[in-house]
Amino acid sequence: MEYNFKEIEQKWQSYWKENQTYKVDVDPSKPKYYVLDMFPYPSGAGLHVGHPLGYIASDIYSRYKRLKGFNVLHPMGFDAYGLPAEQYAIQTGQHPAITTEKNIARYREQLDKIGFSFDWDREVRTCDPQYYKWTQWAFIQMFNHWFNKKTQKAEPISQLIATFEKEGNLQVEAACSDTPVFTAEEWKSKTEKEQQSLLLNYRIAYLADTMVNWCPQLGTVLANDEVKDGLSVRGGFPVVQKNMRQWSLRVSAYAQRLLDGLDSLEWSDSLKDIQRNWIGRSQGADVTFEVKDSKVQLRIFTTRPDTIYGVSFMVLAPESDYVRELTTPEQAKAVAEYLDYVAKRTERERQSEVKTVTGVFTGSYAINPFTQEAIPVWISEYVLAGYGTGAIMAVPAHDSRDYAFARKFNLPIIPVIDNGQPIDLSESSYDAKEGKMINSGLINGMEVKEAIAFIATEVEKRGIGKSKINYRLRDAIFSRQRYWGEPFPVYYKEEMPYMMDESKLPLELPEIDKYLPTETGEPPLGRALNWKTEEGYPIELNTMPGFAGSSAYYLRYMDPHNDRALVSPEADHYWRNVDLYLGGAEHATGHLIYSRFWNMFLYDLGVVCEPEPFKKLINQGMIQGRSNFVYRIVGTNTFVSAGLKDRYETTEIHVDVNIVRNDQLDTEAFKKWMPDFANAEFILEDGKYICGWAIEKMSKSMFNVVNPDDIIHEFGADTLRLYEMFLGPLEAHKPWDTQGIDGVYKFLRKFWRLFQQEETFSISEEAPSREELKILHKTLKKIEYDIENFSFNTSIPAFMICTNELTSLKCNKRVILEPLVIAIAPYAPHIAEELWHQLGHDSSVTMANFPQWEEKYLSEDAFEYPVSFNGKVRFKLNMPLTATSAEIEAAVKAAPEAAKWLEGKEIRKMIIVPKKIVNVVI
RNA sequence: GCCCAGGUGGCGGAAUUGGUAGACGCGCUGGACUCAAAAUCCAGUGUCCUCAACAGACGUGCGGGUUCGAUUCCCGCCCUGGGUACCA
Repeated sequence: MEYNFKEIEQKWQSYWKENQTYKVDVDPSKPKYYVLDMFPYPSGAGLHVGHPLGYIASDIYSRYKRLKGFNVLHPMGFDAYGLPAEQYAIQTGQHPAITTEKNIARYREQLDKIGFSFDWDREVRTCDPQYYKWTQWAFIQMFNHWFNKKTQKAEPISQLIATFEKEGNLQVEAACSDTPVFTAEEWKSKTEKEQQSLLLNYRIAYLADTMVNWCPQLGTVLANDEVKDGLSVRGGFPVVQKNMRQWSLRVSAYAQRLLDGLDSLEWSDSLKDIQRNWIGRSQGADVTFEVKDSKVQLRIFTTRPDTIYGVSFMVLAPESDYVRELTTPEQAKAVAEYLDYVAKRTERERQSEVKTVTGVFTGSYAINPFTQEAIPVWISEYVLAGYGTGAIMAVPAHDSRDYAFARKFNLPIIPVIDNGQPIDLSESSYDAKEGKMINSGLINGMEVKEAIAFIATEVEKRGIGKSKINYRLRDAIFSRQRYWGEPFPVYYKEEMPYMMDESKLPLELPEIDKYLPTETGEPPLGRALNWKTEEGYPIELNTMPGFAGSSAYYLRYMDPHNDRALVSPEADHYWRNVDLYLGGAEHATGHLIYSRFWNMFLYDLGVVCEPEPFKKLINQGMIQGRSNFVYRIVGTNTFVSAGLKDRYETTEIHVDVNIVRNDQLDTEAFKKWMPDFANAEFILEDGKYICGWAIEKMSKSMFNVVNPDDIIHEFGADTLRLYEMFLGPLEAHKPWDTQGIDGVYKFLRKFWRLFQQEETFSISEEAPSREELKILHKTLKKIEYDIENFSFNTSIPAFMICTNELTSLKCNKRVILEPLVIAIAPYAPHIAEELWHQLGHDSSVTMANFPQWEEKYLSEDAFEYPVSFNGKVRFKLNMPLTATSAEIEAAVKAAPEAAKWLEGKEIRKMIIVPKKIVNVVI
């Protein structure tokens, strides 16, 4: 019987479905293991061959863990809210829910064909009201909590109010927006509206006027991670800064915990680094400068207090409040002109023209607290309003940006560090934190590091500043002016936001007639009829961003049908957190930060029992496309083969990779491919048309998309699974090239044939030979090692070698083959299931135990093992590694076992390799 | 600029972490089977020494170093990919 993958795969996929083979439940008798894939956004294009790479790897690991006796949670769902469905709705009027539903069905169909062991009973969809109920619920909790810096955790806002009523806010150390100090009496005398307004400064989910990334083309604001190089990540539209009243999440409060938590995680170093940089902790000091002839105190942040004697000017961010306070009447006009210039520049221009130095003098002078010198205060866009205090002390000798500014505006450059030889400041500043202080009064002669510490304490002693840690991480802007997202469970009374009662959740997304903003510029929800509470209060018109629904989905999988809690304590305490998480590295500064934040918040509330959501994380690489090209001679419909193209003037044209095989074009198929090419002519080489090729992103426009359905149709799902793993290391980016798939397919047929004799299934009950046992155990050891280390790519050669060796031994013994069927089951579950049943088992191979390899079958006795290979003979010999060749030669010759191998032969060369093995070339 | 990862045959990639570099697969060449093709099987395939065998030399981006021994460790460069970017 030939290996009929179609029949086998269909048969077992429906068997698994009918028997609910992969359904899991809490089972305290077994250890748990939670394997999670980043759930996909179901796009209209369907899956290409690159998408399932991570799913296949996680499926292999899940199946392996199951065979090792773990109770494995391996769920899948859909990140269903997103812009493409909404854009499509705007164009066609079709409700995004319909598009989304259709795309999910298509994804599901494609996924099912690959034979994954997902427990689909636990599927979640972020747009399902029963799911987003808990997204809204979490938001309400964030609104009702504040972050206490003393305890470093979230605490109920009701306790904060009690404190305000008792003693005001002087003693409160909160992660909060700028808030004036007030007493208990002052608090009590405030109106409800005033109190609510103040509380917003403390809440973890808060409404505030903030500078946001506004994307006019998308008609919405975006979070920092959704903007790259001044353009929106989705769509690539320009983004401008705009002050708007928006919801934000106080992610920055958790900056230190997000940073510290990384140490406990098994993530790649590069991913941890990305997060560390994004959080951007920097230790320094706030220092206050008096201003000459003014009551204003200019507070700045610096990480280099040691250079305070080198300050020759101060710089304010254009958006800083100090600008208004410090601009003198004489300079008012110049400053106004400059602010106008800055306002007109887009974020992109500001970023791309970093080298252009601009600025204006305010007219004011600050007093250096250490030298009492008056130093001019300038304004420049190189200082950012959102970081530190929005103002800096400039030390041009030791900061390259200050240096450029000083050069441009002819400001003094005072060196205060000497690194042994005189430093050269004619071309650039000296930024290194190394050397001895000079020109620096109190700290002359100190090492830089000493000086930093000294000035920091000195500043505190004098009461003009204090040590401070700044983080680059900003709060996450949480409003989107969009329709297709979770509605906020928020209504407004006297312009102040209030949360809906939890019993009213979910607040379902209303129907609207058009998916565009209203005529008055309100978000699409402004079109919803009766969008108000029973009492008649208006409901929030913004919706939540994409990361809202993906922040806690891993928790929902633990207990997906619970309508009383996000996750029950029982389910949470059993499944705890994700043991292995697989997904792309592009989520490093988005989802993976938000999710950790969200989880930490719920941890503070006692809702979840683990502070970190994802213990181990692997970033699978991207599968790139391999594009093919044809070369059209300019002005003709004649195409010249790649090898001859240099003789003509040609245009390179992408050609569909599906009509090219081994870079050879199917010219007939090409003529049919597009009407333009119907009467194409070809200049061939050696009778063939050879295409050019390049590695590019897999995309429709480059005609290099390979669909997994086509591969499965031709070779089967098991071959696809094996080949995707065989392609290269999981974490590497690698091009897809269908050419090589034959080798893997051949292997599966060979493996199948081990169980076949004269066209029928045939297995022998004979006892195995030592050699066969060795082949088996060698393979098992390798497979186990590979899976544990996620090097699935090297397992496949091990299976191939094993199969070849057993084939040449004509081995069809049960004791050898049965363990191999189990070992291959994680990789190729369909063929394994079929063979497992043919071997006489009634239950699924999933229920089997992974066979344990044993060292005793692998050991080689000394001298039992002269195997000849590549003209060499290998001996095992007790010799120190440092032995000379003469000593080894003598030892080899002296050993009686060696005699029969060396008889009459001359020893040409000997190489000692480890494990006391000597290679002898004869 | 700064941080991280990587550079191995015609191609994808191995090398169990300092021990026979190039496993395995693709491609290519030759052969067997076949009327033929497909499929299958066998052999060869890093480079150079004008062909082959024997032998040899050179070979893991480049230049040094440590070591009996380096793709692996150290120092200095070059290139590719990713992250980040006036973050004071």
